[in-house]
This record gives sequence, C-alpha cells and structure tokens, in this order.
Amino acid sequence: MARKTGSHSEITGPKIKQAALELFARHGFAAVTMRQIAARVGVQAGAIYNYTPGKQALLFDLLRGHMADLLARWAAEQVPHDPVAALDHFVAFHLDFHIQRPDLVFISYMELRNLTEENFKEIEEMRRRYEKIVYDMIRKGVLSGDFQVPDAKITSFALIAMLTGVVDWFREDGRLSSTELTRHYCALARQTFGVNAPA
Amino acid sequence: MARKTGSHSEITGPKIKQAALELFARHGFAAVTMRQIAARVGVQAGAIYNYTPGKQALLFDLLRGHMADLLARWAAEQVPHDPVAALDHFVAFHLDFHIQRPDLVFISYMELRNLTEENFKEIEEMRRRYEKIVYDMIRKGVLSGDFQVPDAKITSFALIAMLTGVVDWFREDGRLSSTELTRHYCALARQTFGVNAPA
DNA sequence: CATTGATCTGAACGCTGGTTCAGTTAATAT
DNA sequence: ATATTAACTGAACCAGCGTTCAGATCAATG
Repeated sequence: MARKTGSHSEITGPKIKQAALELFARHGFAAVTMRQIAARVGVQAGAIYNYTPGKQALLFDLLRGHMADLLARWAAEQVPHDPVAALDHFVAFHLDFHIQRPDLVFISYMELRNLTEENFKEIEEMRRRYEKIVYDMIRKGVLSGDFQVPDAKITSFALIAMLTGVVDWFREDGRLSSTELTRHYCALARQTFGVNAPA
Repeated sequence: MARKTGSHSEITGPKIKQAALELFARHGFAAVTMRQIAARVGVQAGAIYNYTPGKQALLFDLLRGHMADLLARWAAEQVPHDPVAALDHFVAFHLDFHIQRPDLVFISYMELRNLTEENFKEIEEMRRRYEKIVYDMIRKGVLSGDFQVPDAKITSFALIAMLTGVVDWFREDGRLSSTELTRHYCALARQTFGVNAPA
C-alpha cells in the first residue's frame, strides 16, 4: 500500500458536504451544479464522485444526517416529568438545536421535493417521529390538566411552526441573544398552551 | 386587422400562468421546464414567449400578484377597533386567504431565492408591509393592556409562522372544516397573546 | 529507489435547458 | 375572394448539466 487511506479524503469528504450544504441552502438544490460545489472545495467536478454516488445522495445524506441527529439528541435528553417543565425543556432544546443549524433546517424544509420518492419516505418517517414526540408531550399535559388547548394536533403543528420559523429571522448578532430568545419563547409557548401559574 | 386581439390569448395567457403556478408549486421553479408548462397548456414552448418575457417573469408575476392581492384585500377589510376583536378578525382573514391559495403561498415562501435581486427586493418590501400590519396590531393591544406578550416583534413572527404553517397540512376534506380551523386558531391566538376573558 | 494505489485532473459523452425565429395557420375585415 | 395579422409551430442554437473514465500525480511503503 501507499498513501494511507484517506490522507486527503478525510479533508475533502467533509469539505464537499459542507460546500454542498451552503450552496443548497443559498441557491436551492436544483440550481446548484456539481462544478460549483467542486470549485468551492478547490477540486474538479469528477473528484466529487470519489465521495458520493451523485448529487441526489449528497442531498439525501445531509437531510438524513440532520434528522438522525435531531432524534438522537432528543433521545439523549433528560425530560422532566412535569408537563410544564417538559414544555420549557422542549422549547429550549428545539430552539437551541435549530438556530445552530440554520442551513440544514432550511434545506430540510425546502428540498424535500427534490428527493427521490424512496428517499423522501425515509425522511418523512423521521419527521413524523419528531412530530409525534411533540404531540405526545401535549397530550400528557392536556390529560394532566396542565395544558388547555383547543386541539392537541393543531397545537403541535402550531408549536413546531412557530419555533422553527425562528431560523428565518434570528441572527446571533441581532437584537436578542439566544438566551433571551429562549426565555421569550418559553413564556409564549406557556401562554399558547393555556398554562396559568409558572412552575 | 384580422382576428380580434386575444381571441385565443385571453385563454392561453391565463392557462400559462395557472400551469406555471401548479408546476412550480409541485416541482420547484428550477426543476420545471418551459416545455413542461407548454405541454400542460397544449402548446409549443415558443408560444409562451407571446405572453411573458421569460421564465423569471413568470415567477415574479405570480409572486407580485399574490402579495398585491393580499395587501389589497386586507386594506379593504373593516377592522374592529377592539384589539381582541381585531386579532380574531386578522386570524380569520389570514387563514381564509391562505388556505384558498396553497400553491401561491407555497411558492411565495419557497421560490424567493430564485428571483433576481431586483425582483426579490420588491417582493420583500411587500412582505415587510404585511408584517408591519401584524406588528402594529399587536402593539396596540399591548398598549391598551388587552395583550400580554413577552416581545411584540417575536410574537408577530410567531403568529404569522403558526398561521401560515397551516397550508403545509390543512386539506379541505380533512378532519377539520375551515370554520373549525378558524375557531381553534382564534382561541389559540388569544391564549398566545395572553387574552383573559373572551370578548 | 521503484512500486503502489488513493486521489485527482481534464476532457469527453449524451442530454436537456431557455430562448429565438422564420414560416405556417386560421379567423376576421374589407 | 383576398388581405391582414394574431397566434402558434417546429426546428434550431448554444450553453450548461450530471456523470464517466483513462491517465497523471504523488505520499507512503518495502
């Protein structure tokens, strides 16, 4: 053998993923060319195919990795039993996770339809698992009497939408710090859920 | 002269816009070809250029028309003076307008980055005007003491996000009628805004 | 130093894109 | 009947696409 496996590949591989991520987020999957990705890495287009079977796989890996990361991190969280504390915990977790990955969040929503049917189903399944977590959390709070919401399903969608929408405008160097952001959204979510007294 | 101006064009023109709208919404602007649009209208690709300067103009006209429609319709609304009634009114208006135009709502969010910089600015400006309407409504309610929210700006974004997110899942033939939907969201919005007694 | 094989280049392939335009068609006006 | 012209066709143009691959490169090995 000569040249240890991955002497450059350990650099080029991740650089390709990163370049693809940034370009997909900025211009959209369909509008980005393999040559643009290659140029950003400092390589010719053909070299990309040493690291991925094609453009579709590049997108799919990004989305699957993102969703897997989201689910794994939530699974590792210690969620309080008290429904109101659990809500606070979820709001903080979701905001923190998402504002740290604006590009991934963006393409995970925008580029779903550029996945093949097969790949789409896999991502959709992961997304549903996450939505179910929220739904179950709300149901528990409703049953315990801590939450008062018009409809648990609607409320789960509304919560996710209002939280995830944050990445559209939040900037680290903006008016609000991420700590203040979380505090405000915890308060807002409690109101939305009809929580009366602070826990 | 022969053949009255627009004997067919009054049919073909709108059909092109409609076909472009549906295809852009389903597959994304970048993934749709002029030939696909033409095929759906029952015409050759070249014929489209009798009605629009190009693909970019097709997208821009759809987005500008949508935003202009939104602003014009809101301007025509008789908004109650009472902040809580005004909130209900806005929620009903926004939901009604958006669930009637899921495709336009979808592309107005998804395809912004496929606009030229110039065109983007024009749409962005209209969007800001709409967001200001919501912000001003919230400020009034906060000042009158009817609303209690952690931050008016955040709350305006949160409200728009949670309402607009509805088009992602709402279906006319689903579990909820649009009337029930509106009722639930009015209740949810009131809670979110910290409104105590029903008006 | 010669060998090896992971890594990358550069050119090519077949295809499809938006757009253009000379020419055809057909409905109306005279 | 003939002239007029809006509406459309069909073919072409060129640029660019994703992908492939034979060969160049070169750091580590023996």
